Amino acid sequence: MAQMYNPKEIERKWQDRWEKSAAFTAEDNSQKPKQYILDMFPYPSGEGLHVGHVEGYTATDIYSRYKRMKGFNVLHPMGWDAFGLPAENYAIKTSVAPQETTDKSINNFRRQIKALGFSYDWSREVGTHNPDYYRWTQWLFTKFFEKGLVYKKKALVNWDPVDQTVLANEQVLPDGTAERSGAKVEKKDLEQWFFKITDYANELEDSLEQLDWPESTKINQRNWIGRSEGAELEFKIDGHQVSIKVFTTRSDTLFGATYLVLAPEHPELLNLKLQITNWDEVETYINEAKNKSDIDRSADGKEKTGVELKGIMAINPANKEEMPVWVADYVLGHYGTGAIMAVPAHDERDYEFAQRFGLPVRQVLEPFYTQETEPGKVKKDMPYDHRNAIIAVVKHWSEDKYIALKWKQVAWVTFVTGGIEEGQTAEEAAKMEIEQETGYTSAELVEDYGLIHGLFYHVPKKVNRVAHAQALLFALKNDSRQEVSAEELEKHEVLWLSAEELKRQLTPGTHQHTLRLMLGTQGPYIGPGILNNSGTFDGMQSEEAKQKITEFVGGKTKTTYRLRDWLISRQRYWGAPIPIVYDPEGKAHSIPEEHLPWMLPTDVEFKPTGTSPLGQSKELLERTERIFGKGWRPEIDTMDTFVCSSWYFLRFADAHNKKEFASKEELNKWLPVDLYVGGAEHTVLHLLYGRFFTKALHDMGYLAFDEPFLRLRHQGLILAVDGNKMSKSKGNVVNPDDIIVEYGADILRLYMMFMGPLEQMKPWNTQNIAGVQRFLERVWRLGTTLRTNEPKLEAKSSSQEALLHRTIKKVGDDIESLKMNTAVSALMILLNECEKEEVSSDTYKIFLQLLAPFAPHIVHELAEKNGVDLAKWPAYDESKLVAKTLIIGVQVDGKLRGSIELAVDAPQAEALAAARVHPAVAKWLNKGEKKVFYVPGKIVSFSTV
RNA sequence: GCCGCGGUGGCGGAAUUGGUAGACGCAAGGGACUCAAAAUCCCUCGACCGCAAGGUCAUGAGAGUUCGAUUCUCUCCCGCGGCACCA
Repeated sequence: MAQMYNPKEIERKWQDRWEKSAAFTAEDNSQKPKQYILDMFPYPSGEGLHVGHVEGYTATDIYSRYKRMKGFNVLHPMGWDAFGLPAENYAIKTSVAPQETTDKSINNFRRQIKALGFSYDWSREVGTHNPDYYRWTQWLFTKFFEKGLVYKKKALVNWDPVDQTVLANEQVLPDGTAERSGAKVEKKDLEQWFFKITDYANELEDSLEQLDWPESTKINQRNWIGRSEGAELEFKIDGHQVSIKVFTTRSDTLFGATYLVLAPEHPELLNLKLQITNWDEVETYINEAKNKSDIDRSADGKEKTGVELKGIMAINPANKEEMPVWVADYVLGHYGTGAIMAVPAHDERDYEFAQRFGLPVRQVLEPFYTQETEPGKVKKDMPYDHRNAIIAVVKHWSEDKYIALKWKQVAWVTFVTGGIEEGQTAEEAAKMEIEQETGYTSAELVEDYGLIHGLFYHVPKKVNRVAHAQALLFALKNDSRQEVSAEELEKHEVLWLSAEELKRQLTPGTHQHTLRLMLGTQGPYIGPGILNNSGTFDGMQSEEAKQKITEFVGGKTKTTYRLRDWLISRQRYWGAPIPIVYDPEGKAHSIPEEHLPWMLPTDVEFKPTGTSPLGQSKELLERTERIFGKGWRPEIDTMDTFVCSSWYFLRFADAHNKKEFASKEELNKWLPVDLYVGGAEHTVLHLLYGRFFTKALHDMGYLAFDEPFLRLRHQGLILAVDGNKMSKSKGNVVNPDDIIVEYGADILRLYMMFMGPLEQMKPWNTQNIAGVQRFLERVWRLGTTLRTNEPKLEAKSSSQEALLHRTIKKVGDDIESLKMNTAVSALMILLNECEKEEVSSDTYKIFLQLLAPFAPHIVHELAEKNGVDLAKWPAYDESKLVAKTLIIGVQVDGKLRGSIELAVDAPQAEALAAARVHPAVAKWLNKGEKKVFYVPGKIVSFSTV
């Protein structure tokens, strides 16, 4: 009599066994190839494990178990990102020490994770709050300090008034609130410790390319690093020794620079104090700016402000013209040189500012579009991909309809700007003007080029310049016009071609045209173009001009980054103490290795006072004086917890090393991480810092690699049943514990994988659990009754055999690419087939092997009962992947009309013959066949047109 | 505003060197078993027309390329994520 599937019992049994036998310990001495599979370690919050954790951890667990079966030596560790504010805030409320809260949470997390049967190597568990661990965090800090990668400076920093601490730029959201507390971030001028991550800006950008990471994550990092290549140009102040350096990416527009702008923080302002005749006004402005937050300075739709520095003038090095100098807070002090040259004609911000204060606008660029045409073809080397853009709408001359014209259909375009004479139609005016301008009659254009004319009808939005044009002549390359409804007319933009240019380009006998077109918009033109009003540089293209003009004025090319140094000081208690002491003169010294770990003192109150809690510790002060001498003071800030998590993946290689943060040998054996899975919220913070640490340690000679995570994937957010984010306040949180109690770990794991693609955001739906539950129950039933069946040995039909081999291949491939949802569905299909045809025990055994990584408990139990070897992943036979015959569709004119069964390799003649006699097909073929397509194993397609 | 990703049945989602759209599962309807229910098993299940055979439409909307488009190209709409005075 078969027993019922009892997940609770089975799961407890196998979890105990795995625990006792330390079944998943990575092998220290092994000939097998290694595989380091890592989850982002969790912050052990009091709320316990979230289903989002379960999703990611299940995926890596399946991957790890699969890799072990494939013969890899797998390192799959787990640890705790244990420092952080929630435990400290809890301490403030309840006076329970953070240490105690944290350990309790960790125990709960560990219990929950073990209840899911994940195959972690628990012997390598680490917690960042353990002195054994933070001792090495501190040690790394001192090494960075020695290398000059850590420094202290006074800076305007982000201050979180709720959490009472400073924050890194990365921890402030775009709306100016703190990521963690939600408080509005303030500016404070404080002396703080920084990591010099900017030293690595270039490398961090460059090596992104080689990583197998989600493209969006790479782009986020690129944006954050913000590499920008340009030039540094120097502007002399007329009659003084002083000169102002500006950074620009558009030195090609230098001749159009009509004024300079300095940031309010610009140091040169004070040096010019005596020359500036309206200093009072300027000073007031500077002080106002200082008190504004970044958000206020850049508030949406805010009008730009600024004050002219009266009494001084700068000289444009290109044309030696005088230009006024302004101070304005739209220029940022910390980026580039803190000063810009303003080119209002070709920069939106400068344009806006110039309009506001009546400053001159000088246009020095004409936009261009290069189009190389063969008859009917457009090459892909246009600066802008406007080939398919609808550029205008015309009323056709001879037919009464509106036509949308795409750029690729247009050989040239012009507008008639001269107006319409009395008694003249727009059409006639167009013809007249085009004849005057080009020397060709419209009839000749039609004759020579096979073109069609259209009458300009509509003045589209955004186009001011041609708003009063009366008509336009179109020349179409072909006749594939698209009719447009009157409403759609509103939407289109029109490109402008000057009449002279048209004339110049009209060279009969060639199909190469360079068309210079101008967007008929009012604002600045910010794209590349051809220079004018630029002295000897007229006619040159932007790219070339950038370099030439930079040389011409003696500037130098320069690369600038948006990335700023990483502020790591925190005025909080629950973190790793910064291992620095100050001598009586106030000079900072790193704490020598023999005094590490530099213990976090315990004699402190947790009430926030705005200064670091460590400052209250008598013990810390006494310790410092005892070790270093009278008058020495300890640093009382702690480190950002992101420092702790920037190297934990290294520690796992050698988690209990007492002499080093990890031995070189172990590091280079296990690292880099082969697969890293975690939430997308870490796209810049943790992942950038971890890369920075790795590169810095590589350069110091500790690591043989310089990228920590070769392959990265994010798990998608799990939404609540109601489609909202899960949150305690909404009461819609799903607790993994509850699901395990009700269904068991295997069902939860399988359900989470079956929900959908790993990286996608997916809503939780308890109802759907029934599907995987039934599946496992059927697996169980089949497994427990198997012995009572007479196994039918390999009496399988070709199609069933093909299914088995295809499933082996598919499940393996899907695990490799983390498409767990389709792997589960393939397993379901195989099981369905097994049940239908009365399973052979061999097929079922292979099925169990395939299911093992997904639902390890039930499979181990059934494998034990049925004598299945779970140490090996089954192999498939390439030659058996395809059934000998299969059913393919027959189309006539693209519509499916029937299907026929054919041998996979049936020759075309046979396939066509079979298709033609199919009655449903035959009746559509009476018009006669024009063309036939046969793709073996896929389709037969007839065309009658 | 810019960049990136996405939009497929009642629902979660399958399907890409372009080749039978809707795999697998949930829900729903019908049936078998049962005194009854649960569980289990079988059948139906994109929309419309039709007794049926069959046909028409259908992957956010519109167009294009193709014998053939969820897949490639373009325009537009909507959702999500990131960036947003970075010169």
